[in-house]
Amino acid sequence: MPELPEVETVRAGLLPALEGQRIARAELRRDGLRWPFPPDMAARLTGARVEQLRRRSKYILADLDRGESLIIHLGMSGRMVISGLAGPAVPGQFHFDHPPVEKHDHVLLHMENGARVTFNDPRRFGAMDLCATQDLERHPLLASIGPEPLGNSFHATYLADRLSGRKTPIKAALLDQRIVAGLGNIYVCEALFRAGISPKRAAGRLSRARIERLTDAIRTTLREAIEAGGSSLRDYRQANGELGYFQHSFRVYGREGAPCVTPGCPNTVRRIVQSGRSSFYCPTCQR
DNA sequence: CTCAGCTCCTGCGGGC
DNA sequence: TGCCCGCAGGAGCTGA
Repeated sequence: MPELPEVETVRAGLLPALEGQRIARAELRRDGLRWPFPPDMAARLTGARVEQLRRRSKYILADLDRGESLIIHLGMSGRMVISGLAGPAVPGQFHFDHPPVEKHDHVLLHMENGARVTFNDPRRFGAMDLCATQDLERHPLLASIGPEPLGNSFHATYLADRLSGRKTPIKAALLDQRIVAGLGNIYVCEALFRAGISPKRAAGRLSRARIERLTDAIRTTLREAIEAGGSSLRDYRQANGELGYFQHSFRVYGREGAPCVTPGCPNTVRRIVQSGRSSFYCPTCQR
């Protein structure tokens, strides 16, 4: 569920609680998530100051003042909940007491500023690891990830080169994090609709013009979703400090059987299964 | 190298 | 009302 825009929104929401702040105590309530936590993770976090919070693909990276970075992945069901932060950082927000610890609260960061950041992940597909900051780009989880879709190195020429000769459906190619970072099932469906490209189309059989349309569609789709997340952070009085979940309106995702949103299009949104996942598309608008 | 299928995990919703 | 089943999906892994 959390794809690049949601992770970016979570990162932005965590800034007032974490950036520039020191971790008074890290509390691990189990030994790991998808993988075991690294040795002595609690001790390596305790007392560290978060210098910078960054995002790479769907990962949040917290650079610590000890030369290490905390790598966070939300997986499918991971959530961050902020509590206890009173102060001027975000007026009107995050003024609440610490709620009781809940089931699936796996990691708690007790900050010196009084904030508590709780990582909750029922399905435990999420991950946390520690890595020397200078070695991050060689970390196994990050080493083979493709370019950021909103960055300068993601463009039609690059994408055409990576798709060339590939017979796999464009849907599967865009989900491949080695080709482009940060896309998941939802935004791939949305970007393909916006580009007018069928999810079944062979990746290597897209014209240059359509690849250009696709890169534009990917960027626009992500930018709009990030903007929607940002305004949800600004406007919504968060009752419980939970970050990253906000109302989205999707054009095709989850709309099986509903009318296509294209003005004048008589068709309805279809759902097919590709490599075990649902693809939503309009057979008239996407070819 | 490419690609399809399997797997981890829990909560939720549909069907009976 | 309660139970069972299937589904959701990020991404590493395996095997063809």
